[in-house]
Amino acid sequence: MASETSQLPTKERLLEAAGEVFAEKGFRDATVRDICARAGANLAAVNYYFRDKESLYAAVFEHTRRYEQEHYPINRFEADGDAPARLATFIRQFCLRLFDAGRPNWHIKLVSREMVEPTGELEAIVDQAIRPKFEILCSIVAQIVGRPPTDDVCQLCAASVIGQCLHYHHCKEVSRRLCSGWQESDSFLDDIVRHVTWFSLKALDGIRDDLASGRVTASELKRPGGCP
Amino acid sequence: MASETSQLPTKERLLEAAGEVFAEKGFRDATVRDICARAGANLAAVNYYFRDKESLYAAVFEHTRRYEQEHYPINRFEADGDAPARLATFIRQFCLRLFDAGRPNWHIKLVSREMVEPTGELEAIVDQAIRPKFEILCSIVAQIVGRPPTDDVCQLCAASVIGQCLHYHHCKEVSRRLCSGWQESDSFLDDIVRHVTWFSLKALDGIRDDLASGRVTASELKRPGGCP
DNA sequence: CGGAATCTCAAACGGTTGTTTTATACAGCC
DNA sequence: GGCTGTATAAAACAACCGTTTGAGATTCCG
Repeated sequence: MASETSQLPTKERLLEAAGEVFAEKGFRDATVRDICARAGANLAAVNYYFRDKESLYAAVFEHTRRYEQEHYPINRFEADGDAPARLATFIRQFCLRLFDAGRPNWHIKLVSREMVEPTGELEAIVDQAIRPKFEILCSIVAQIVGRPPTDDVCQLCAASVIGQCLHYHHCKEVSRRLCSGWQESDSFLDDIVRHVTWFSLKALDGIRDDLASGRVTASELKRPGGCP
Repeated sequence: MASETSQLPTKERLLEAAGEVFAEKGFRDATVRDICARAGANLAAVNYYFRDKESLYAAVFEHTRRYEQEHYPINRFEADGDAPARLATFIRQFCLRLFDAGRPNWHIKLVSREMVEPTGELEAIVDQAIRPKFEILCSIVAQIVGRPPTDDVCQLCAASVIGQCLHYHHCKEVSRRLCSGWQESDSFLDDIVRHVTWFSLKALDGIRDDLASGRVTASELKRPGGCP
């Protein structure tokens, strides 16, 4: 399981083990004894290297942010080409990050937990990891629908794109029970990337046309809606 | 806080209090002492009426399922009219359930937790509450795109619709930090219902056209994708 | 070498938690 | 009244967890 972490110094072994356990069990269910055992360290190691369990938790998130910046730098989500191509690139990179097969992906699981029950860590995650990507996506959407990126329409559309991607992660266990055999497929990631791109692009095209043709006016956006 | 639950028998007061606390803190972080205190019951009451803490947890979910069937019966998600109207009704009912203002909405929060860290309860939830709705949605989607409801395309599209709705619940705390002032608005629910309906309908229309015009063949669906 | 700094270890300490126990109060019924 | 089954009360129990302690290794450097 712990591939070649056995050679790492104790402090880093603790971070790796803590990440796994916190992701699996959550902050409270995770025990210092379990973490130390998996790291092959003594029970007192956590309080020696990190002040206490809570500081270790914060250090794990700092660890995760460094990993994110190293392996998924923000410029990967930007791309050349027309807006549809940029959207496709964004969705692909976003899903690649979500289903990072490189390491046991406890990173995303940690963030998922923070979303359901936020501790103080969520603030930093939003600022450093989520907001930059969200603004890129908004600018891509803006390019397609022909509105400024700060427009409500663009932000709602961006949320629709992200919501689709995250769905396969947050509700993985539900999907597994609903549609048997999806995520076991080799082409699972390709399949959902292609679908989300397709679905979103068609939606944005249609919304742009509605806005351009005046079928939905700016005032209507705030109340009744031109949709059935 | 506890509106008029004070008059209820102890066993039901415990169920209400337990629902609140489990939703707020999660199974492990919730303490029997806290639950009994909120229910105005003695510490031993949980072990008297329910065997132990775990059985109480299961009883809370059974309680929730009854509430669901009483207040949001499955036929509310079905509707007459053409497919777009049926889609709009489905999305509205689904979001109404998600943001049920009737009672402190710890029901959905409980399910959210189960999705991130499933216990044995998730199975029953999927079977009794989620799958029936999912199949209704698949049939609506099928009607629009012109494929059988069991087709991968329909299931993926249904997931896209549900993913958008759930996004505003799972990532509420993230959205609050990203886009200030959204969910505080009175029209928040109406706004997202209208947007999700609009976004999804345009997407489904576009997908139907692509499929009908042969721009995307059935074989292409399984590999390269007709999307940029 | 020798001492200081760094790290590891086993054991123990408080505190909290779920659960059990024992006793008491109160209803319904013969 | 006396008995029985049900419900509530306070106290204690046993297990577990985070943290601390103090002593022993190990490393580094003069």
